[in-house]
Amino acid sequence: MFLYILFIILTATNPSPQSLAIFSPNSASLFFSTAKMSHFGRSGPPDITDTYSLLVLNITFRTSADDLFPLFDKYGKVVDIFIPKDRRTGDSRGFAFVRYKYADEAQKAVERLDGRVVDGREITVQFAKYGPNAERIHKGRIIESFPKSKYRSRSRSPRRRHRDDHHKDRDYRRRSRSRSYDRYERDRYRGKDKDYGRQSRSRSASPNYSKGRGRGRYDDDRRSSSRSISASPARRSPSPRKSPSPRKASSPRGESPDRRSRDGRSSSPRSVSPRGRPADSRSPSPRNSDVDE
DNA sequence: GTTGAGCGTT
Repeated sequence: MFLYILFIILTATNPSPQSLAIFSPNSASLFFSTAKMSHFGRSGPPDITDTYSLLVLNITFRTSADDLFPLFDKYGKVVDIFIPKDRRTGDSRGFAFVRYKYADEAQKAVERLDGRVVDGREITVQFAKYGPNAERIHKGRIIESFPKSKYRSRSRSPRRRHRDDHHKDRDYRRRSRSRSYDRYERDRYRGKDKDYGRQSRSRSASPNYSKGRGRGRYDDDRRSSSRSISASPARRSPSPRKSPSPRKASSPRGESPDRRSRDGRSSSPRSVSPRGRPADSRSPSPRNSDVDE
């Protein structure tokens, strides 16, 4: 018995490669994991030193790194392939990063694969302009790897400066992101609360709103949420009066669960009645009308 | 099941 325990301890303390291999028949994933290939396992960014990153745009949302690996590997030594995925949905965002070991190979890949049709869509291959930490990189090469503490302040300054410098790009980027997220969220909303989402969407009587949304996603969401919650009951009160049967028989009681569902995911139920007048939310609409108009 | 400007992960 003791011998058995001792054996277990010894085995645990001295794991041999063979045992590892035995325990993990899938050596491919193990190798990739050991090689810190962020393209399969989530080992994070491997060694980004002396690597040339290529940005692959316009790829299909279904194209995975496995599909790109052979294509890019043909033109050089691919160190890593990474496809950013959506935080919530986990779907591809439509672009990938391919890191080569040598610049000439990367250049050749850019020349050869740029404009190539992959999965029925013309991809765009070009050198990455920003590093993993939004740092400026030259020809896809990371100029400064993560420096030490003393160079740290220096690295941060230019990074933020760059981001702020590209205010237009930043806005575009944020807008793009927000649009993507909004798109997904919208789909989600529509998928879950079909009628509700449509109705909420139908209140698009504020075209300027879509314009002014470029400021920020969070603010927009927050405003939208709070506004929806405080506006929904107030708005929907007069709505039925004007149009007695807009949603026909969607589900009279369905609005309760829907609303609660939204509250549960967006804000607390107390937000619904900040003034403490949830039932008689008909009169309190000075802010609402102000917002709408 | 859909969409399409852009720059990244434990």
